[in-house]
Amino acid sequence: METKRLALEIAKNHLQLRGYNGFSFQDIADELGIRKASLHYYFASKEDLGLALIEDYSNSFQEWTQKHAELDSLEKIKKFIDMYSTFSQDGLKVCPGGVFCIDYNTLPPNLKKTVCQLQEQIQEWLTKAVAEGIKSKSIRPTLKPKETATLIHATTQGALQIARMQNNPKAMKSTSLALLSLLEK
Amino acid sequence: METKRLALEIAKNHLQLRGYNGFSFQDIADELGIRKASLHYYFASKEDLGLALIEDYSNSFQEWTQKHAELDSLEKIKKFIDMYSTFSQDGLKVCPGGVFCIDYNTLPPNLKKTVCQLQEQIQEWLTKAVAEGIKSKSIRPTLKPKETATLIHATTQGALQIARMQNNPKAMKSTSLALLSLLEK
DNA sequence: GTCTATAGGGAGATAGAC
DNA sequence: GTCTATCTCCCTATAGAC
Repeated sequence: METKRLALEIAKNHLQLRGYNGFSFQDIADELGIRKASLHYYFASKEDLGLALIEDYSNSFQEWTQKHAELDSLEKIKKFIDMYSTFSQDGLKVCPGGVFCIDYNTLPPNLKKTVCQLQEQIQEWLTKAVAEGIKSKSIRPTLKPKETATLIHATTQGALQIARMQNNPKAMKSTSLALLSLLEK
Repeated sequence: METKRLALEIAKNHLQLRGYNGFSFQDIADELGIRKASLHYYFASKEDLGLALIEDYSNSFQEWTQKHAELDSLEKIKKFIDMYSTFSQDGLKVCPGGVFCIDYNTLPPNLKKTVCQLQEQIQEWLTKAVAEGIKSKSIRPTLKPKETATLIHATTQGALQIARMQNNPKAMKSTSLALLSLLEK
């Protein structure tokens, strides 16, 4: 099972660096030092690998939210930005949501559905955090919680991508914090 | 030359719907009703096609800016959002910048460079528009022009992508206008 | 300009040996 | 679990006829 974990980690790197249609079983096998046919022992198809990737991201995010459950709402959002920012700092990666979105129309139906669920999971967490923030008067009530959550989500996702093109790993964080400064009360 | 134009239009659609690594010469040829080999008469390689695409986007944007040069700065930015919003309304397309960003690390060097130039072109136009807006006191001076431009750019790009996953062509515009409401004085 | 034919490579995937 | 061998399909790209 160790090999499966390693393969998933390698696949995550490739995904966030080159897109879903930008890497192959061969790439993973090479890095892992095994033959690509052997990978089919763990993942019957590339769709299966994709599903496993999403599940992994989803579980990581779930764990992450539990770890930060006790924080003040504004701090939660700052930590969220931090998490995304680590992608950028790790070789100018982008977030999985952005990747799967671009390749979305090339994905098999099951994968599409799962990708959407991951986006919703993040969206819902952000919405709750924002609603808390409005309640505790740390976030302006100008926009509705859901609207603000979408705005944060869109900005962080876009900022990761812009940062890559600008070859500037630090840009993502400052762009996102700029938005936050406008949202803070 | 008419065939070349048609091929470019078809390629643009595929690019914004399926990503750079998500379509092939075959796809364009099928839609055009010719053989894929014939496409190489117009575009020697896929890289060449990519370069032609970027050039086309860049020229279109250049024309677009000239058409809107006389507008008030805030109106300019609203029109910019409108333009991006038409992508979303046209089959949940995303912007070329977002597409090329995800596939960025799989691109040949020349294409990479050209993609970056397109991003800079947009960025510079936005920065000027924001600077004007701050001068004429229609935009808050809280953030620097360049910072605000990047924020708008990241948000509009991300909002297009989120809108696709939410299967909601109208979401892009409302998310972007939400940001604008925070920036307005 | 567009065609047929084809080269050459890489993709995902499977069968069966070890 | 991992291997070799192989299948099928699709990709970009080229040569040369029409």
